[in-house]
Amino acid sequence: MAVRGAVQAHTHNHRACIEDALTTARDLCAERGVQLTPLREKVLQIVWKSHKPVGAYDVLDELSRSHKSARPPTVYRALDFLMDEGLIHKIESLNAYLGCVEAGAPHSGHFLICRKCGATEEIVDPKLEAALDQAARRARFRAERQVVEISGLCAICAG
Amino acid sequence: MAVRGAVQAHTHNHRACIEDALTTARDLCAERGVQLTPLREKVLQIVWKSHKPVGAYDVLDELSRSHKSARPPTVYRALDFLMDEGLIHKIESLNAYLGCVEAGAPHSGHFLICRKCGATEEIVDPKLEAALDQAARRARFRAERQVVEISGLCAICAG
DNA sequence: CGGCGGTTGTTATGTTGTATCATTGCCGCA
DNA sequence: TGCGGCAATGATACAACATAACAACCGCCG
Repeated sequence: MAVRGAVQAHTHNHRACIEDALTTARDLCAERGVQLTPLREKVLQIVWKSHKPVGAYDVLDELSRSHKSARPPTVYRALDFLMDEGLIHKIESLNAYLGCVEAGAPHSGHFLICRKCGATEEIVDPKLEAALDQAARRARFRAERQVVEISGLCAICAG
Repeated sequence: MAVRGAVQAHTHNHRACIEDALTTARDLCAERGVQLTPLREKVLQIVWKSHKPVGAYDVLDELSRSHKSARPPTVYRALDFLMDEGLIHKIESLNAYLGCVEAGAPHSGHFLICRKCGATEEIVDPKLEAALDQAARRARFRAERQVVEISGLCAICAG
């Protein structure tokens, strides 16, 4: 299952969901020869605690429980590492971070963000990818990164 | 001409470009019965000084020359007004603001942002709109706002 | 040992954005 | 003419998000 989001977030076994993410992360980092240290893993776990984007200072608050010396740079360095490895995404319109459901496949994420419940779904849509690529190509623009964040109401909150 | 962007920004008559934007803004505000005060107009003019997104504190610096009492809330209130009226957009990935080339037609902007020269083009692409709408509809998501920001190299900077 | 690279600790500061209350200016209206 | 209300602006303080810069630690390898 590639996509987990608003609907599933209300019903699925989230403990297993986090475990999957951590296992995938450990495997990927091992393959790549980069260090998923306990600190970084803890930050990844915190980001994955829900399917809602979480702010860096919320991560810091949570991290501080187990890690008294944590400071803003501690968190931002871990977040930067996790983004470099494609394990999390930054949601620009919220200044917040979200676990990536497609870790391992380098990509810009595309998101549906519910403004009411906060649940955020990462969508993978080849037609959308194609439309974005084509829009850039038409302007002879060499695209490197896409920020696509659609806000509104999720299926549940819209009733 | 609806779209002005990276390529045009290097060659066009920008003075006329700003004048167009200000005239359009004055007309729209008059129609709507809202006040484009001198302060708000000045902020709009500052945002339009280039086709690059400009930060709120850069606006503040510039505004301060003519308006010594300007403070952050002064600027943010003007920017909020201009966004409410659809005269500027916020570029979320840069925390910066850009004049809207389609003022009057309510819309979320879609942008191509050159990471080298900073020139940012607002694109209007029905196919992209459709792909975004369809992606949301497929998830039964009620979209209200779209943030679409493609970063990379513009035609000129890519050579 | 000794130096190197990568990670984390530590302090301070920079950047972006809001909350809150006071003041001003205009307009309708008694 | 004075008063009350509303929109805009002034002014102070602070909250939220992010980074700079340097020190300390640690495993590894020559």
